Amino acid sequence: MGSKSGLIDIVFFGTPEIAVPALEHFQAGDKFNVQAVVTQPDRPCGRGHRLTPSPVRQVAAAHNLPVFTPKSIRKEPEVIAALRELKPDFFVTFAFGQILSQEVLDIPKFETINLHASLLPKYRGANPIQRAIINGDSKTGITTMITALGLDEGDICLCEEIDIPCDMTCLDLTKIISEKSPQLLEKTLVGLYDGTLTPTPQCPDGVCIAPKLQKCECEIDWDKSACEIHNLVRGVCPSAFFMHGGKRIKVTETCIIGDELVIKTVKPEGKGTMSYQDWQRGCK
RNA sequence: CGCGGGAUAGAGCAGUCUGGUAGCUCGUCGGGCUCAUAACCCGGAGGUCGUCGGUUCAAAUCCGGCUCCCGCAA
Repeated sequence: MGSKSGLIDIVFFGTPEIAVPALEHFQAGDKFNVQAVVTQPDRPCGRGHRLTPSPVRQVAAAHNLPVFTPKSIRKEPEVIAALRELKPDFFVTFAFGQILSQEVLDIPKFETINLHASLLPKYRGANPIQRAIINGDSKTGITTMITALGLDEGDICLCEEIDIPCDMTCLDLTKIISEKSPQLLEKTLVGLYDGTLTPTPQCPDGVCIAPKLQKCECEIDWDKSACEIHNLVRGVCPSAFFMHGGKRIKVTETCIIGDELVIKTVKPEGKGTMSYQDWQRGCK
């Protein structure tokens, strides 16, 4: 049982912006007690390489939550011991960015739960959101699972479908997933806690991997179809691009009119976003 | 002090190296042509050249300080 009357004790593992609403939800509600937060160490970041705490760490700090920032959680016995000492009910991981060891997975009284941004077993791996859009899918979703050692292979708890309109960008989709994640996580934890939810193994059919996006994949191949290019432009974060005069020109917005690809806005290296017509005007 | 690009009319740019009348493509306004037009022709308005200082007879241009915007990388 939780240390405070009836609360579910959790430790939250997460790093980027997408995980922030989930942490804030757990922190703000009256069902959970966030005992600690585990996130990636501060990194040199942005122009000037200032050492910057992760978004999750900033939120944790704002709420005065205990924070651990192991370089590699598997290799830091002190952190593992400290987490064990908390006697948590659950670990919750969402875009943490490190692989946990079995030793860590076994710490909570109940389970270690992970939220993955796809409908598993589709798009296991690093970039499920972007892959779904790049591939032109009209539907994706989020899935909670029992975290296992294999890459996103754990038993499924709950999932929720999300439609992808043909003009949705990966930023839009990321935001939606970010906003939907707290509820699904809460339902999952409460269900497991009550014993009303039974995880089911993933169906071996339909497994596919969403590998990390390589830089070269973000360069636009004009030989591809209008649709493929449009999907790339909206699916890649930060941006698909092409080279022109030795400079990188990001394509920030396109649409499809008829069968034609229409480039609406671009962002040349060193400049701000501008309409495609404006860019061409300055090019001549 | 991680590397780099940029600031000139409402927009996008050239001009800066080599100091000497503020230029281009658009937009806008007026006029013309046309059945008509986002097309074409003529004309107009709109700039303290990011900011502060220095050099000079003379600075968008050369030198120095500052502010703001952005790309890479992580």
